[in-house]
Amino acid sequence: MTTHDYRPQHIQVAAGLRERIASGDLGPGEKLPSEPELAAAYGVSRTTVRHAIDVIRGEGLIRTEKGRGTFVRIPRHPVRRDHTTRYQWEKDRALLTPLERGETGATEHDTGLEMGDLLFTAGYEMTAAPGDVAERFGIPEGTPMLRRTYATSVREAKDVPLNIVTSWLRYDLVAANPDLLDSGNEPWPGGTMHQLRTVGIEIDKITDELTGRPASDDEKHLLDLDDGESVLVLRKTSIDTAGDVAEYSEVILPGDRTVFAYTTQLQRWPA
Amino acid sequence: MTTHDYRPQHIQVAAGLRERIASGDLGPGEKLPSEPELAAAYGVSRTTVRHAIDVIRGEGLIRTEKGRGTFVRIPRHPVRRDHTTRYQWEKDRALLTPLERGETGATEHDTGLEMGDLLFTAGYEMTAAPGDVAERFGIPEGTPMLRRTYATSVREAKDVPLNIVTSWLRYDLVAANPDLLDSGNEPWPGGTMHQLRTVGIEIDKITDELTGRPASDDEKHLLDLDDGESVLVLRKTSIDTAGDVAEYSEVILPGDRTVFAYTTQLQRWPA
DNA sequence: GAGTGGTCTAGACCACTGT
DNA sequence: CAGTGGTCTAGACCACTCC
Repeated sequence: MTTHDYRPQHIQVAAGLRERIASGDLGPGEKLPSEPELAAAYGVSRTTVRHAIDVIRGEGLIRTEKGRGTFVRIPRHPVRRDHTTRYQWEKDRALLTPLERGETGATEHDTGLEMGDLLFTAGYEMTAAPGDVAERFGIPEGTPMLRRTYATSVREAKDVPLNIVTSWLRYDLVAANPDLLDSGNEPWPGGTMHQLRTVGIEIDKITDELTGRPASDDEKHLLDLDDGESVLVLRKTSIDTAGDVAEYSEVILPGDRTVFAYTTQLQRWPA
Repeated sequence: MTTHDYRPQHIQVAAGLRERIASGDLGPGEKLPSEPELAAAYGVSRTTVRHAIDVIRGEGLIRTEKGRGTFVRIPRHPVRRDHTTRYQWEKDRALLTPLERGETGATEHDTGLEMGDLLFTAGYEMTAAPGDVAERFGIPEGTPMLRRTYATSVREAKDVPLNIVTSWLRYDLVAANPDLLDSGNEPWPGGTMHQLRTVGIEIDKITDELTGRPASDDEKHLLDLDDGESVLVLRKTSIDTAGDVAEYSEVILPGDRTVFAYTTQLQRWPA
């Protein structure tokens, strides 16, 4: 006589499928049996099978494609962003001549991809600072700001860390250089630090704040995320040499394709 | 004549509910109409309403409680972990006498909570290094390791960042101090850096690697996460003054209650 | 055209919560 | 006890993919 399994049937089916995937019985990229087949095999209704599939899809183990089937997801190898060295690299680069900078951009610094593989979309806008942004800058709500939004997308190389960026700058600062308001100049050649230099601003330190949450519908679409994936949210605050906030930006990145790295150097104990 | 909405009905219902929440019509903590009521109101079946509810629960907007109802989720205010200063603080603390350290622990450093509010569970184990861990230490697979696992849990204060930690140390190093193998000593008083000091190890630098992914079933249970929430995964590698990896640990934290902060100090441009 | 996953219905029973 | 969300069924039609 067997002991009964009192868990709901769709949980049991999910556990069964999870086990088959973990054991390698169903390898990466492999197709699962169809829903009617699974229903027959487990002796449950198709609805129950679909609930089971919902569960393990929520864990990021499988991917469903309408009209084709359900497949074991192939893990994407994450791209490492070492921000301990990246920001200094960006700052050093801002001093070079356009010729010296050559074709090397920050995205290549992370990914090793060519500019041609990527598709940038960007937009400029003058708006009033909303509450949370104003708070970070330490300025009154409604202060005129330049808001830049840009996204990196690509349909081919699937391991690329697509991203969505919203960057805020004080309008009165950038207005000193008309070039910065020319939306024909996107993305800013030489990077933001280079462009800020043209209006006499030098970045002294940068604070990254990182958190995670489930992807919204829009983000799933833009970042090519499956159901039940997470995004990392990077809030980056750049402080200039006068101690003021020069730029604030929010970057949305796919959780499964991004690893942030930070190294902390500690002081030695006295001998 | 109205234009038709060709989206699936459960998506339309989800959009309707999302809008009511965003507009404040349904405020935080408030109870949604019951499923049969919603079905009647939108003119769809209860199944369709449940699919709609699944969608917005996956976005972290609502929470369902069996027998009670469906409620708008109250946002938890995240706890900030500033690792730029935290690690130096831990290292400085390792030099103090037990008296000087007093009752202040690292968790309080983050949360401001009393030790009494929290429940620690811990375990020691001697195991062989698996492949990925061996690689980080630069040692052969199968090398004897001390693996410590500990979890922080709490049922009351819901804003506490619960966590699950797996820490790896080379067995031959900690074996020099029998105290470190006494599982009665949990958690290690004075912190890991203090205990490593007793075997002559000083940490020189620490690298954090951060990524995000959806929570597994176990993690949902242990970290008190709702359906469709993400976790942050922190992989922390501590390098000693000889340049060797002294400790490697993996920390799982709830994405919605945790913000990591890192500040990068940049070098000044030449005048 | 056959097979797939996506959507949807109408109904049923259950365990849990509150009164 | 009545009301709630959780589970489950049997069946239907659809849009999509592939041959």
